[in-house]
Amino acid sequence: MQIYEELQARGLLAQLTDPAEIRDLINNGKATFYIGFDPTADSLHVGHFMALCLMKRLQMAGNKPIALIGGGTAMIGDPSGRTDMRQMMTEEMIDHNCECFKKQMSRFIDFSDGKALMVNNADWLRDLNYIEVLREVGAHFSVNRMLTAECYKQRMEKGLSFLEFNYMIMQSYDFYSLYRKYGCNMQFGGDDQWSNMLGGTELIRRKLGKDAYAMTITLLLNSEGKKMGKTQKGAVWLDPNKTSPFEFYQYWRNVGDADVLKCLRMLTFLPLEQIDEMDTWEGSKLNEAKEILAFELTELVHGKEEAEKAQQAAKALFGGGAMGGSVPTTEISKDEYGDGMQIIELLDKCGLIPSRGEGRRLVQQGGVKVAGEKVGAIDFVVAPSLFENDEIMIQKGKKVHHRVKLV
RNA sequence: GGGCGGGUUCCCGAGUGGCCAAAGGGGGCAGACUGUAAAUCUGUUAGCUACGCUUUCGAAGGUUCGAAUCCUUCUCCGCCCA
Repeated sequence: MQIYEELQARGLLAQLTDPAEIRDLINNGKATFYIGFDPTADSLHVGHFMALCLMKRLQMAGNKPIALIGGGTAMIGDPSGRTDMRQMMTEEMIDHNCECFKKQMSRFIDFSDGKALMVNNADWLRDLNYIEVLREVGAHFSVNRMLTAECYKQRMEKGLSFLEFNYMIMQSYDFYSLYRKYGCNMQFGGDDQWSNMLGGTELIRRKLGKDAYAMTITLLLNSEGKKMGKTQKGAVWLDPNKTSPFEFYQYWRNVGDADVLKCLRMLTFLPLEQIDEMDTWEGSKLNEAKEILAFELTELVHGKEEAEKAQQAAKALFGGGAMGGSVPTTEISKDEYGDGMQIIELLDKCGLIPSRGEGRRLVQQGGVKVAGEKVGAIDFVVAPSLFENDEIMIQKGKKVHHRVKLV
């Protein structure tokens, strides 16, 4: 099975400008393609991960990827898929984020010997001359047409600033620049990027009379139509300091039944035959598929060792309540701990509750366990004698486990 | 620049002088049920040193015994006109 067919079978392909031509290019390793990443945070998240996987897949098939970091476009802010304006970011923040992105990406994609490129569009966008851009680029865009683009339509009700309106033009200019500099003939991106990407292919056609192609990847949505990789706390990050391997593992271990197979197909590198086999599993057997999913992804992102630790920890905690390996841990000095600590105080120290009121409620509703025992009263004191080898497990609700260690 | 409408808690959205820490819905959290799933039901959802206290209805002033509610100025957003 060739790469195009595989991508199709995995359900990754959404929209393509010219399916036959794209198929020919990527199956024969003739594509030089780029994917853009806007540095809106200091770590990549699951959404980016999909794009990185796609890059890797295509790279393995002999195509040349260009990872474009949007240090320039981030100054504008992409209005696609948003109903409100993004917060403006300072140049310093953006530059910092670019650095973080670079580091993380290098772990996934092989940039050695020119097998892949990493570029930052700040290098050509930030110094653009306004009049020049208007004449050279702006002249090729029809405002009437732009306004009919889906990403702007949504914003016509809530309001769209001129700043954001220009995002499409900047992204188009990126494609055009990369085409000229590196012969980049294809752009990939999330499905919400479709109109921005078309802008680029058109600009290339108008200015150079050449063909370039665009292809979008299906957005990873759960069965409720929401973007996956988001939790209440925010995104699921790839940076282990922002989302620990254990939490990362748990996120995937907990996906809904309806989403497991989709995730396996779209995110993992497991052979399709194996995934098809899992597709026949039903009921509680699906739990095994979730375990596989969680392990595979944790391994891809954090390495085998971390994945194993996370899996062990999960099995121990949910299996019998024994101590796990990589469970989030808070260390407290023995001096500070003294003769014991009130449960609320302890929950607070571990960062398990946003406020003490919340902690009270939690205890009152029976949602807190210490060393496997339900805490019945809010003035419960966790005495040092309850610790085993200076460690104790706290459980908040059914799924949040936390270890306290006396040092 | 002119006219009109608007900014309420995590989000949407009620509330037009005291009965308001503010209806209702969504979301979140917890409990029951389960398979670490979904659905359903229940409780809960500003903070605190907690039968009380403090902060909150775009911002700052003012009127009043008392303001999310009234007045003034400012600010931001939408619509219409230019």
